[in-house]
Parts: sequence; C-alpha cells; structure tokens
Amino acid sequence: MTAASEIFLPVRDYDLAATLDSGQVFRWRQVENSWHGVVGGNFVKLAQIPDGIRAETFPAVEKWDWLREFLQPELDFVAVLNSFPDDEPMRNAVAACRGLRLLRQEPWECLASFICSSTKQIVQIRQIVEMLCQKFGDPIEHRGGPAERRKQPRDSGFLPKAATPALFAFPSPQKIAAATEAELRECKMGFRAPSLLNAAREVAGGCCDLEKIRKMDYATARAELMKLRGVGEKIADCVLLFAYGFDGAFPVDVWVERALQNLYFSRRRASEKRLRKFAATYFGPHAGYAQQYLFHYMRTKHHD
DNA sequence: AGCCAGGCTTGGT
DNA sequence: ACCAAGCATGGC
Repeated sequence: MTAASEIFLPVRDYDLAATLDSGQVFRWRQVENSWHGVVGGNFVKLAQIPDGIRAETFPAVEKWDWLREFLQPELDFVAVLNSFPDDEPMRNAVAACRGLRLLRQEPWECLASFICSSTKQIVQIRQIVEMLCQKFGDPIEHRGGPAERRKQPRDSGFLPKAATPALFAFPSPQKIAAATEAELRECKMGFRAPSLLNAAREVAGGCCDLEKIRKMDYATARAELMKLRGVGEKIADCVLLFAYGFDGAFPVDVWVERALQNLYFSRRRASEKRLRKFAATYFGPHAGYAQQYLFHYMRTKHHD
C-alpha cells in the first residue's frame, strides 16, 4: 500500500510552473524539476514533460479523477485563447506566458485561503496557509511513513527547506470552527482570524453550503459568498473563478486595476467603477482567464 | 468617506 | 543596521 502510483496526462499549452506559482494556489513548492502539493488529501508530485504532465502520488491511488478535476487538462484551451479580445495588450499578455491555466480547487480551501489573502502579498499568504495546515491539518501519509507534526510552524533552521514537503491536509471547516481566534492569530493572519473563524462555523454548521453554490448562477453565488464576513467582491470573484469555474468572474485587485488603467486607459485616468464596467463586458465569456493573463503579465513582465 | 487592521518586504538613510 | 513606507481588501 505504500508504493507510489504514476500517471501521464497528455496536454499541450500547459505551463505548470506559471500556473502553480500565479497566486491561485498557495501550497505548491518546486522541488528540483517537480512540484509538490496536496490535492484532495493526496500528496502529489507533478512534473512538466514534453507533451504533458507526469503525476505521482504517495501512497498509490487507483483513481485520478480528483487530479483531472484540479488540473483541468481536458479544457479546450485554444477556444479560450480565441475568445479573448484581439488587441495588443492581450496578445502581449498571452505571448508572455502562453500555457498559464486556471485550476479547479476545492471550494473550502480556496475560500479560506482567500479570506486570509486580503491585503497580503503572495509570500505572506503562503506562510499563513502553511502554518494553518501545520497547526490544524490532518497528517498525510507520505512516502509510506506517517507525517510528523513539527513543533514550530516556521523552519527552525535545522531542516533544509527542500526536505519539508507539504505533509498536512488543508484543515476542514470543522477543525477550524473548533479553534479559538487566538489560535488562528498564531498563524499570523491578524484581523482576518475572526473572518476565517466565522466562515468555518457557517460552513461547518451548514448555514453556508459550499456545494449548493455550484448550482447557482453567477450573481446568486457571488451574493451568497459575500454574506460571509471578510468576503467582498474581489475575494468572492477569486473563489468563484478558482474553485467553481465561473469563467466570467473577474477579480479586480490593484494589479489588475493598474493593468486595465495602463493598458486600456493610458490616455486619461478612469475611475475604478468605469474600469469594472469595462472589464465586465470587454473580455468575453472567459474574462476570468483573461484577467489571469493580465495579472501575471503585470506582475512579471510589464514595468512602467 | 476615510481610517484601521498585522506582519513581512522594500527602500531610503 | 535601522526605521519608515508600502503592500492591498473589507468593515465600520
């Protein structure tokens, strides 16, 4: 039962590194030529190979539907690219990183992570989420041996970072609901702690049904998520896009706002409201995908 | 409407 | 080395 299992997913135009490091997910780490992470309670290693992705799990699994759901390799990616507006900024953004994809995450992990994300930079979100998993997550069987819970959330300096892959599942709503605000604050999430605690209680108690949201239309689903403390328009849109696959969701953070301002309204300053209205119609049915390209382009290549 | 909420990173000295 | 400013979102 402790052996590994392996699968090859044939897919083109899939840049694993860009995708796993683009601020959608916060637990993936690059180890040499592969990426280590946890999906659906499974420890998994992913590697980019010429015509696809190679995946390994420890211990072995028999079914891979959970991984296909997460990676979405069967998406008609070219159709998505073709749906983008044919203008210079979009062409540049796509050329800068063709193969950047949207993942399909588990709703609770995505919601909880993005509640912790407000006014944080990606490095800090990673730290918070990792501490949360170490403190509250169930250990994941890993290379045949049981995981050991480290005493300190931060690296002590003894263990080289490369030797400490993700060993804990993302904690369930029930587990977080049973925590105290003070315990959550130990994960350095500051004022987001009461919001996370509230969300965990709403979900664990059934008042917020994350599965029901799948069947709602975009506007209803968005309003439902925004009932939660600490979830405004931006975080709701992130969850709708990254966990539920609402491709029309277009999260506007300061990076995207700057991208829209600089790339599409460079001649005169546009109000935030005007930028949102523009974005809501201009980018088409896969606006969320377009947003991810603009976001990545602004953060990596485009400087002025 | 404008300020506040942590903590880490960046920039200036 | 130090301290200030910046980051970036939602609630009141």
